[in-house]
Amino acid sequence: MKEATLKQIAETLGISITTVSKALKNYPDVSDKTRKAVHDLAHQLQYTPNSFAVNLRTKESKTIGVIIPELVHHFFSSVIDGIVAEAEKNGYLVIIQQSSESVVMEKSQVELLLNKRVDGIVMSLSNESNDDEHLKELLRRGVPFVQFDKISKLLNSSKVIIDDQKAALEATAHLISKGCTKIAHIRGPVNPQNAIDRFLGYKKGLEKHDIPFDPSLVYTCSRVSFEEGKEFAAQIIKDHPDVDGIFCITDLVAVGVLAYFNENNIKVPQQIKVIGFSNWFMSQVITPSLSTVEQPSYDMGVAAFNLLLEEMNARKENRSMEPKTVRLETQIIERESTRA
Amino acid sequence: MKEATLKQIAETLGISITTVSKALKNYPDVSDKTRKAVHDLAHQLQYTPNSFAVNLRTKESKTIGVIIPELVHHFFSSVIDGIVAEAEKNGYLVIIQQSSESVVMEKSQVELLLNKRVDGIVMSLSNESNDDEHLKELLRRGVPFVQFDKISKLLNSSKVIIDDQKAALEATAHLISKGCTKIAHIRGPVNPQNAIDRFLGYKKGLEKHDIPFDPSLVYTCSRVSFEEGKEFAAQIIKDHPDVDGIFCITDLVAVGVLAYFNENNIKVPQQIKVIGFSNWFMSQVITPSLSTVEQPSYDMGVAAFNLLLEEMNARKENRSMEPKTVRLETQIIERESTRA
DNA sequence: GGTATTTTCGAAAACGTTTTCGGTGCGAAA
DNA sequence: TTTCGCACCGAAAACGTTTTCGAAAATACC
Repeated sequence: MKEATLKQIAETLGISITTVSKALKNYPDVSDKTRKAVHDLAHQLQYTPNSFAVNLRTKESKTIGVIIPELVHHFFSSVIDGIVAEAEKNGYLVIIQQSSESVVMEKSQVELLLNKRVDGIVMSLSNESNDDEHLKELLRRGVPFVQFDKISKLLNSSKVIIDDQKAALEATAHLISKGCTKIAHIRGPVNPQNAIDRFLGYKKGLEKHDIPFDPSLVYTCSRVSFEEGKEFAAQIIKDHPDVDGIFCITDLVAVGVLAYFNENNIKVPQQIKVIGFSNWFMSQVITPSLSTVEQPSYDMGVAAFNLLLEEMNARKENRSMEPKTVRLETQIIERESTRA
Repeated sequence: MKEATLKQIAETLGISITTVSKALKNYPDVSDKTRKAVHDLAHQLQYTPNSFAVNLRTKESKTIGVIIPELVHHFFSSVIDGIVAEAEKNGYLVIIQQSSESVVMEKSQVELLLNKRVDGIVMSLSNESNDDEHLKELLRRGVPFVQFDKISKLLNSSKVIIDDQKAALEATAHLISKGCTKIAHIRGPVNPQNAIDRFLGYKKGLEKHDIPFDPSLVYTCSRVSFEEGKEFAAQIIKDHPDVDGIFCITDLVAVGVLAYFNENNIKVPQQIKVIGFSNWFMSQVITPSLSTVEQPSYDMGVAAFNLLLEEMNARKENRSMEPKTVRLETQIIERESTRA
């Protein structure tokens, strides 16, 4: 009871392998009669083409690779959700790899995927990434490649991103519109591009509404954790008791801030308003519920795959393609933590 | 600038393809001199075997498939984390598929993975699954296959599970040990095995401590959502104002319960204690923090892969293997919501 | 009936590897 | 000198498909 092959079908039907292959792919140069006979038998034998052979012959694997820092992260798992769904629609399979925020890993993953001859790669950089030799190598080899979220600006590849600066500006403006006049910012680590951009957006937001920028109101995360949120909340209250708004790099940190305020009986939003970033699920569930910036993670996955598909098609037809950048819209979500 | 092949190496070295292949795999019947020459040149040309050809020849893909109901779920993404990590150690790649809780999807995913000739499949059933024809087909074909979490008991495959009954019993006993005497249970849907088992554990827990079981204290979820938690919390207070403990099918529901109590000024844990299941991240972050049952999700992934590996090896050597069941330990995590 | 055209088919090469089996050449044993 | 064993190498088949190109058969046209 082995897998059916073209050869088997050909032999039992007394025709050549060539004809069977053509019949199955509905080539014009095969008569309706034989085409039907082949289809029927193939169906009966549950014939499915051996993908190894197809791959070897066509040099396509119909498989793409995805490398992300951490799978267990609402944002990333929902991006992958989008990628997998869109890939499936187009007959592609998705191989997942985790860099665990390490560049060394990242490199070996890329190697592995190339050995597997995936048709393309989509990837979000690890925090550690500064060396991008392995990525340049991808471009040099002409491997279809798109970056999303944590990207390297210098790399001339297709990208899917949000406008972090604009989103941060809007978040800051939102706090101001709710009456805040002294706003602190808990920012992300120094290296990643999106931490930088969100900080700049915060600064611009203040300036736009004629609030002077005060560097002492900016606190820098290293681990971007719940605990850091709590620590910085305490610090902020100690340093600047009159702060009435906080913009946090991400919801996780904001939730830490809220936890500290809850424990110390500081009223949110009455005394101080808080806004996060990314719209994690828990933000709508916590008390008070957390205002935040919605990042269209699923759509980012969809967009990333489609961009990759364009590149893969271009490569198949030996066209070169100018890398594109897709920038998706974000949206302020108002909840209790910033009610006026 | 194409990929290097055995043929190229053979030609530039003036030897046969066979010898090159053997040299690279360190066969004994090739002299040290040629072996070294081949290795050097291969390294220099960055030779990597074409996996399509290898697969075709060896009939192995060194790739496994994973089918889960939802990727965007802390439990599942961390199981996958475990699978991917363990697979990588053993040189396997992982293809992820989502059934989105639909049996039809589930079937087509299985098809797809079989067409791709994955070496094995690990899978958690969708809630909808009652028809397991497609799974039996897997066993019939001898495809290495392991189930985890939501399993079909009737199917004679390897499995990785927790002891839901025991865990639920312990959770109930925990509430009792904290002084609860009237304990409600918000249970999962009627079909899935783990919902049934947790309900039975709850019942046994009561009986063990001589608390009579009262069916009117059991509430049945359909969507297992945050909102349902809130609704049932209200209902419970209305039906039984003297309830002093609630055991919830999962943390998400428990968090809904806590939210309702927070909004209505019902003190947890003073007036009523709450325990969840699964130890989602948000449980430690919410106020009051939620006691729960830790499910070793990452380890389940590791165990699932290792079981699969055993089956794959058995198949390679044409041994048949008796399916095994791995049962992992759970652990009560005490937090504020059940403090005495 | 002969020629031109269309329809239908198949031989064969190619993709890159792995492995079996046999063949050299050479030194040692008889 | 012959024979045997050993170390080293290579020819060739096989995995299952796709596609090119030419051939044969059937049909059309004059």
